Amino acid sequence: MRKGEETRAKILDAAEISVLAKGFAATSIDELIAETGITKSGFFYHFRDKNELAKALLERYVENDERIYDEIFSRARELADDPLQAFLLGLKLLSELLSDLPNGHPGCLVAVICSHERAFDRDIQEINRQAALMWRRRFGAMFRDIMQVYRPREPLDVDQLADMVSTVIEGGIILSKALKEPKNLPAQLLVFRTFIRLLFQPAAS
Amino acid sequence: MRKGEETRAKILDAAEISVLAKGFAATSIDELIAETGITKSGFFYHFRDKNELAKALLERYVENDERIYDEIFSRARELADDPLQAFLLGLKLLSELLSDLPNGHPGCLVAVICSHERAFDRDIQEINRQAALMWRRRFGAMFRDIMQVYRPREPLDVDQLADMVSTVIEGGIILSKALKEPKNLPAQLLVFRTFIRLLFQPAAS
DNA sequence: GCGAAAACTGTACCGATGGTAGGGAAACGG
DNA sequence: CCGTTTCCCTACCATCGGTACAGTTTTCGC
Repeated sequence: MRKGEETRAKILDAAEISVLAKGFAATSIDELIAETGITKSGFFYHFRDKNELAKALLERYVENDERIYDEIFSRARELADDPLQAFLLGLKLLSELLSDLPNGHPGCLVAVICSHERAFDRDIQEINRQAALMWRRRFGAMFRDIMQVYRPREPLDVDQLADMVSTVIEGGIILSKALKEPKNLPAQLLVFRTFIRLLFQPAAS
Repeated sequence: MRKGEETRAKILDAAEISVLAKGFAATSIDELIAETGITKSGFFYHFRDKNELAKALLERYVENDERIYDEIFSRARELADDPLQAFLLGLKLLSELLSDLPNGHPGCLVAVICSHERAFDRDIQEINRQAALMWRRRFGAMFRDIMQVYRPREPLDVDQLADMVSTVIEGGIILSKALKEPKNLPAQLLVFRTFIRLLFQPAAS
């Protein structure tokens, strides 16, 4: 019903913040129920165990992630006719969005799960894998569109190029955190943007 | 003395494997002492608490990491006179090294710490930050050498370019794990290598 | 407004885990 | 052979994930 989903969402909200800050294992159920204002029984009414919490958390995170990418790149597609220009614009919009986060990117749940790998069951690892594959498909489609118009100066595998987008984002998040320089992630995205521009730049005449 | 360091190293060995596989919190002291063949008291003789284990673990990891980079890129420097060719060769050697790991890269401790951020004290976060800064200095110096000989086709900040190496490696590790495609990381490194080659390619005449 | 289902609360308990305390005992080094 | 290092043993504590289950309040459809 309505109320139940609301409580569930509040638990997930609290969990997401804590998990991204401290990791999954360090996020205690006691802490979550204190934050949400329910009891332990209430928690276990919504989630059979912590693993199910992780699953719900990851599913919600991935969906939200996809929504953000949808918005940004469809907006970019509206503003630019050319597929290359649209992609470059999308990267810039994404970079600006990340730059506007006051404390930097809070962290990616997919990466957190990867760092915990063997602590989670197959279900969760499969969700993670599917998320990465969706990114590959999304950006792969964009690069294919681009390649219908532009010839890359160097032959590159489309999937690997698509994966590079995720690689830069995930790596950028980590480096930003390690360095405590929130602007690092948006900056890295713009460096990558330059690479893409270079790759599809028509050979100087 | 000798014996003590040996035991300490055995603990760290077991801890590193487990932490990279399951995360830090999921790595129990009981498990480590079982693996090492000592008792709980023995463990706490070597490490005051788990946080000190993490610190020692990270310090050792970072040192080892630096050693590997030293070896690879000094070898590359021996084989190629030109700084750009040396760097490109180094990336290739690194890619091959990573490709030869049967189960893929086991994971980067720096990234694990980042995913656990607030669970660790300032000391550890500072070691992490210094590690990332050392990478920046290392690769930054290489790019500076390159730029004494080659002009980049696009103006790029040297530090950001240097950070991109770490970004691709860290991001590649995560993506490889998420996708369960160990070859992804070496492949991403080679894509990055192509970008660098493009960046410093003399303009077509 | 009523009944049933949904959404909780309360209490009591269990095993594993991180950590503490302190009294030893081998092993090793000088 | 003496002292330091390097451990072992026992006992104990708080926290945490999780179970069990009975009871209570809220909410919703009708």
